[in-house]
Amino acid sequence: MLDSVQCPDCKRINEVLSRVGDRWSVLVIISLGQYGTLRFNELKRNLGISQRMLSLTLKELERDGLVNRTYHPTIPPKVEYNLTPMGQSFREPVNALGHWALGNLAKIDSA
Amino acid sequence: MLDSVQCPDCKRINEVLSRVGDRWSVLVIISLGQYGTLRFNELKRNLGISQRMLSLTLKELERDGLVNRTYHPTIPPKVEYNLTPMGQSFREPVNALGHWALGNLAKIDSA
DNA sequence: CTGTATCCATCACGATACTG
DNA sequence: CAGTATCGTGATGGATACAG
Repeated sequence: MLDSVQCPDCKRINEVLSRVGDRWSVLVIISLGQYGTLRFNELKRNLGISQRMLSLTLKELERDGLVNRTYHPTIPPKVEYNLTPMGQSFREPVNALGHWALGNLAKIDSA
Repeated sequence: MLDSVQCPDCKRINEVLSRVGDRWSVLVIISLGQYGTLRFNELKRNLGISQRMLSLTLKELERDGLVNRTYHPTIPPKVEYNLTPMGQSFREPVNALGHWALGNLAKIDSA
């Protein structure tokens, strides 16, 4: 039924949101944006996300070209994640949202 | 577990997303932003949303002070929705997202 | 026309256990 | 450490029917 959306702008937003619109994707991107490079368990601790969801989220973000995965075949293994250029560019609109949030969250709560 | 999020910026984004982060809320706001004022069934047709979800979404948006509801007690009844100033201001960051989407959706698909 | 109430299927997600 | 596999459950959301 998402294809039944008429408003053209809505369709576009819609497609993006269905890609990177879920909470965990956004949070992973923000976190990587702030810290640069993080390992699997660092992200896990940082976000309080379950192994399962983090694994799925990272896989999708990597597939979509937003996140870079580097595997070091040491013992124990070490895997590092960071943002691709496209992932970096995504921080812009997200920060815009964050800025709006900062200014309006209080008003929303009082309403 | 959302309170277990460490990264401070993440927490803020998180709160906002939990309010207006679902797909329908965003689409309703975009649609109202573009058309100005719409009636219940106009929104319904526009978005291909179910009655139930539209009703729930609008109620929440109204409660959060993003959308204005005007009831005309005619027969048959007529209810009009439009954005409050805060709702309007929300279009900014959303449009930023839309702009990013426009430029990167193709790249995401190819990746 | 503008909703609300109920039912039901699907699924997102966490918990847990296991592997290289 | 960095995952994958499996299971159980609560939430999500559509379909349908009904109401003011």
